[in-house]
Amino acid sequence: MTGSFDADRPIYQQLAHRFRERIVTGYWQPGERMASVRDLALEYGVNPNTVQRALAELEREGLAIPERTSGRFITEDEVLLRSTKRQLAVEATEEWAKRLRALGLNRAEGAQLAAVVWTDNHEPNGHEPGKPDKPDKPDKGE
Amino acid sequence: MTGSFDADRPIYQQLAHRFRERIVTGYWQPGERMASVRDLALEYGVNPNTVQRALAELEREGLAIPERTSGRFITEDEVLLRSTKRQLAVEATEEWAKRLRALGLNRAEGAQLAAVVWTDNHEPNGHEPGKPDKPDKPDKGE
DNA sequence: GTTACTGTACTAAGCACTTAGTACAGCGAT
DNA sequence: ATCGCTGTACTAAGTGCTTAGTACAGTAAC
Repeated sequence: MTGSFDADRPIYQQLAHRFRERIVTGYWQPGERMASVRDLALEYGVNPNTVQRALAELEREGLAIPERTSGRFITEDEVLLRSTKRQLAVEATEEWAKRLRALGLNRAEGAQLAAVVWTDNHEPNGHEPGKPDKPDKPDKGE
Repeated sequence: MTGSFDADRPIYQQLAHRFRERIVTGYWQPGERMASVRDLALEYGVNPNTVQRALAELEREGLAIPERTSGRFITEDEVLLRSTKRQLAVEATEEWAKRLRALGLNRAEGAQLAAVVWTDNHEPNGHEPGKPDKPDKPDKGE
């Protein structure tokens, strides 16, 4: 079981989000073959149906390509990978700004909070005890 | 109907979040009487039961105080109001930082994104056409 | 061919969220 | 007392998410 899930949102959406992160960060390399639906279900402690539902989203986005009988593969479209990564970062930042504006905070106050949070919680990496280190490829973010 | 809701998360939680924002920003003033469960349900286009479930959360947090037969009132505990507001802002920022770190971005890249988002989407206020302007009281955020 | 894997597609059950509807007790104004 | 409001508490139905279980077609290794 890799991590756990919020009870608030559908698991298949949280799964899709984690898969997206693994793909755009290069944790799963372009062209690489993904683990099977059944193996991923075991790894994450959920039902294979739930994994399949999550993967259906990634296929609609073109990040994963199903091969019907031989497995599922990560896209090699580097442009798509970069733009998806950028979009995820922008969305996260827009939501954050929206929430802070709803609280009546301005840009300067947001920046100050960001500085505090980014220095305090500094857990450099969240490695699973039993999992080997993957290439990761820093990618120098945009 | 004031705004709409994500299909992803329970409505009662989204409602509770909006109510919290209205309280800590002073849009609903301390000591003020809230609209009734039935009126809020009409205003937001949901079932009274859903509103009550949202309000139950605010009561557990001490932000709203039910008076059994005469209505529900906003707390006058200014310390609680300020600490709640601070906490909401910190939580939003921590989630944002967590998502960006998962994408492999560092603090500087996050700050750059923040600057972009905060200058582009500048919709100063989201007023409802039929609703009057409320005091709002800038509050100078912490 | 046989075996073992792959993606894909169903069913039935359990659970949480939402809704409509109903009901009761207490307060205030008439 | 009566009327109209308040918070509160329940039921029953519908819907969506999750799960276990089963099944089928295609590929690869043997």
